[in-house]
Amino acid sequence: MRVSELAKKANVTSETVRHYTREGLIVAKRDPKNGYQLYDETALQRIQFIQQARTLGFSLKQIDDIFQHADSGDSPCPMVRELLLQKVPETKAKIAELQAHLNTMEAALAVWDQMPNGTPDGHSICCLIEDWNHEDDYTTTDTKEP
Amino acid sequence: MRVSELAKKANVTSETVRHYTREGLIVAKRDPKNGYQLYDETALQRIQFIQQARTLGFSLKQIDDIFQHADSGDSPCPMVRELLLQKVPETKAKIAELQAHLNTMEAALAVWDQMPNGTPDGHSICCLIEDWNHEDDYTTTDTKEP
DNA sequence: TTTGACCTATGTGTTACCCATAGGTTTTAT
DNA sequence: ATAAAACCTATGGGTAACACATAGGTCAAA
Repeated sequence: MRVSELAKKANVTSETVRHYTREGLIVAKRDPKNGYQLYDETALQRIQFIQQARTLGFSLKQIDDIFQHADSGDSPCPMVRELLLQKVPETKAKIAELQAHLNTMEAALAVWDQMPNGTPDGHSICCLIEDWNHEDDYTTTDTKEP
Repeated sequence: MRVSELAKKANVTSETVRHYTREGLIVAKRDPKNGYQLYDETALQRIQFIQQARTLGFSLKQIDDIFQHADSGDSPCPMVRELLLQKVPETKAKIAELQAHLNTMEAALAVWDQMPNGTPDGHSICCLIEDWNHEDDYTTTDTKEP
């Protein structure tokens, strides 16, 4: 099949298919008549794999490494396992971070609703952010020199 | 103060300070003697604001917009409020997505541990990913033509 | 005075694509 | 049969938020 057919089947854009091809993540034969790229089912499977791995947070580079292993006959499983073991705490950390930000934002919006009138008095930058700065938990202890 | 002093106080790299300066997010005077960039406390406050806003998921462009509002005397608060109202559902969606991936990964690792011997038999690409493909919840309904 | 630490501007690399251009090909409609 | 629509090619540039390298000017201390 050609680019756009593969793209449709894999639910990605043709440009993405070409990108993966350029990067060597999928391979194509050439139609000798016109030079068009020709893909088989393997390419489709690989793209689906890539999409799965991408949503799990793997980079194209890492995915390529996995393919290299697989193509050279090694089982990529131990490698994927290691990558997953890395990724799990990273993901947990990201979730915690996002959740914290979400809390902050919702708190900010709540505070806003409680304000006497919609617009607070003239702050230098912005009321909310200034408040956030007060609950500053960064390592700014070395901020002032004696 | 100069670049590196500001960077240290704001807990960012000098390169980041220069980047923000180039982008106009913070302003600097020039030391007429040597052309060095000279910053004041406002720049520090702005960088701290930027860091806060960045962790909340705002882009530099949006942050710049906020500054533009503030600098032109308008209260940026209503704007920030709108941005927050946008950002909250986005953040929730991201959290849900990450959580789903986390579940998948942990499930995969659990399955792995239960496997008879560490290395599964020769799959075409990878045992785990193949399993994930089975529980395929993507819109691949149009994948096969009749 | 020379080393080391700092500063400058400019340009390139990163990630995973998207978009534009210019031009060849294939399919479809008239 | 032919022309228009739809598809393909390669190339090059753009995105976000910096990091890093280069080449060279400046300044503090030894």
